[in-house]
Parts: sequence; C-alpha cells; structure tokens
Amino acid sequence: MRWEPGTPRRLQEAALRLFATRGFEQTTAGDIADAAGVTERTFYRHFTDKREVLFFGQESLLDAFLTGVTSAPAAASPLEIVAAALHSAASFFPDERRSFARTRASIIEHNPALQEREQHKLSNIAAQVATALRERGVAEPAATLAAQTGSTVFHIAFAQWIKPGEHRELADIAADVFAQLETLISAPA
Amino acid sequence: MRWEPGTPRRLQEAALRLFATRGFEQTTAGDIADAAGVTERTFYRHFTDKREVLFFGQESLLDAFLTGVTSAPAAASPLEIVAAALHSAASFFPDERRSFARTRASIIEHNPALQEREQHKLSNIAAQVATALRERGVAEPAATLAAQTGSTVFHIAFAQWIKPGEHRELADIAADVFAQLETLISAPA
DNA sequence: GTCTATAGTGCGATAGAC
DNA sequence: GTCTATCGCACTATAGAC
Repeated sequence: MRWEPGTPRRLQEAALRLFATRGFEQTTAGDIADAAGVTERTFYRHFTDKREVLFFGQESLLDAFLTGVTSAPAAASPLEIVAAALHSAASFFPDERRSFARTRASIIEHNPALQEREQHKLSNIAAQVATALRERGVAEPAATLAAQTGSTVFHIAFAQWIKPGEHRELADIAADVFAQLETLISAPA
Repeated sequence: MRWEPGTPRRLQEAALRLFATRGFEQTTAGDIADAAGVTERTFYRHFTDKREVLFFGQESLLDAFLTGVTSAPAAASPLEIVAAALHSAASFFPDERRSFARTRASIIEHNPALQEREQHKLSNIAAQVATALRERGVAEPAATLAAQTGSTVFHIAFAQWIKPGEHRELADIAADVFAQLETLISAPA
C-alpha cells in the first residue's frame, strides 16, 4: 500500500496536539502535514481550510439531529420533535468522547476564527433542522424558532457536559436545560 | 487638510459597492483602498480584516441591547428584560436603514465567510446580554438561555424586516415573533 | 506537485495637527 | 516638540489555480 490509511484522522490528531501545545496561529498547515507524514498539499486536499481539520468527524452530528426529527411520532408538537432531535444528537457524544471534546473546546475557546467556524456549523445544523421541521408541516417562523431554540439548548448543555467535574450524560443535561427553558418562558412574571 | 475625514465610512461605502457588483472574493483589499483613495495598508489600519469593513457602525447595536437590559424595570422577569432589550435594539434600525441593510444582507448571504462573521457578532452580543442578565441577578443557565433566545428572535425578525415587500417596523415584527415563541413553547402538545 | 495571488503583519519614514 | 494618520516596503502563510 502506498499511503497509510486514515490520513484525515492522523491529520486531525496531529493538529489537535500541535494546536493544544503551540496554539492555532502558531501552527502552520505545513507543520500539521509534516507531523502526519504528508505534504501541505495533501492537507488541503482533505480539508478546505486550516480550521476545518477540527471539524472532521462532525458530519454525522447533523445526521443525528435529522434522524431525531424524522423519527419523532407523527403527533409530536414542534417542541417535542426538537426534544427528540436533541436526544438523538446527544447520543453521538458518549462518555469516551468527553476528553477529546474538552481538548478541542479549549483550542476553539482561545481563537475567535475557530469560534466563528464552530458557530457557523451549529447554525447550519439549526437551519437544516428548520427545513426538516417545515417538511413535517411546521410553518414559519415556528420552524426556525424551534430549531434555533434546540440549537441553543444543545450548545448550553454541551458546554456544561465538558465542564471539569461534570460526569452526567449529555442527554440528561440537555433534558435539564430544556426543562429550564420551558420554565423560563412559560413562568408567569 | 492632507486627508479627507471619515476614512472608515468611505472605505465601507466603496467596499459595499464593489462587493455588490464584483463579489466579495473578487474584490481585493487593495481595490477597496484604491476606490476610497487610500492605500491597502491604511485599509488594514481601520479594519482588522477584509470582512470587518461590513460591520463598521454596528458597534452601537450592542449598546442598544445592553441599554435595554439595564433600563428594564427592576421587577421584570428575565424574558421581559430580554423583550426590553429587543425593543431597544430594534430602534437602531429605522426605516432609512432598510435599503442599506438589504444590500449588505445580500452580500453576506452569498459568502460563507461573511456569514460566519455575522453569526459570531450576534453570538457575542448574546453573550454580553447574558452577562448583563447575570449582573441583574439572573442565574445560569437561565441567563444564557434568555439571551440566546432573544438573539434568535432578533435574527428572525431582522430577516423578515429586510424581505422584499415588508414595510412593518422592526420592533413590531420582533414583538410578533416573540409572541409566537411564547405560543410555541407554552402551548400544550 | 509547482506556482502564484492575496490576506494580513511588522516596521521605519513622512506629513500634517496641536 | 508630541501625537496620530498615512505610506511604502518586505515578509509569511493561506489557499486556489494550473
């Protein structure tokens, strides 16, 4: 075999290591490629830009959300559908991933450009969930409202999930946050 | 006088014109600088990067949100505070700005990198509103939840405000969307 | 794989305002 | 004289074109 398999994975691992030690800006695409034993050109064949290497493997998160939407019972309210999507998405972050997620989050936290990309990805997921809701007959602006709200809950729950000392499962945290949202909005002033 | 005043404004106007006709990627920082009668280096003294030129003048939007938060009555619920912030922010987009907002939005719509920046700005505002809520005694995760929800409502309302044929004021649209959110979440399944 | 345009930074020089 | 905006040039890294 001419190349080692799993080049994207190796690039991601190398990138994570280098970003964590040296910082994102202080690491060039060439550095990452070298560490993974390929050329800079190869790095850019796998990732459209330097930031994208941190998002490898996240494609299936969207699928998880969408599967949750489509598999919700026909009688479910928009909010119930979103809750189902949230639950489905949460199962894509089992406890084994927590350590990786923490390292990754700390890298992103220290770089605005990476935060932009992360928010954009999440925003895209929300937009697709909104589309899926519309396909289930939910009208606008309810569809976008529900999808964005779900994205917000997910984001908050995820941030809690990776906090030091936190051991609960993501799905449980998400359910808690979701309940708090309902209290917040439904509660009388 | 050696330099014309208002260099940032002129750069923004030139950029808007060029981006709208030629496209964002097809316009170099040098092109914009030339059109505004300065050098490329001067462009970068006013804006940290090429995208930032589209966000000049938006600094005060954050202030509007924050003013809304702090000026809400002491007895207001988190959601009522957010509604006040929303109303305050809406007043920063009088009808005269609609045309500019439409041009700007159409440029951003056609470029992912600009969408990232836009989302990041909005996300920053939400984060600061959350901080302001915390300073008013709202606990987490309610503060972040309320702030993010407000940001979502604003975003949806703004998108509607700039739609062709839409003539209502932003504040009215925002109030509508806000009401829909309450229905969506409080409604029984 | 190589070649190149462009983004973005660092720094010294200059020109006017005060 | 100081302060600030501009210029001009050299430079690296990204990312796309060939």
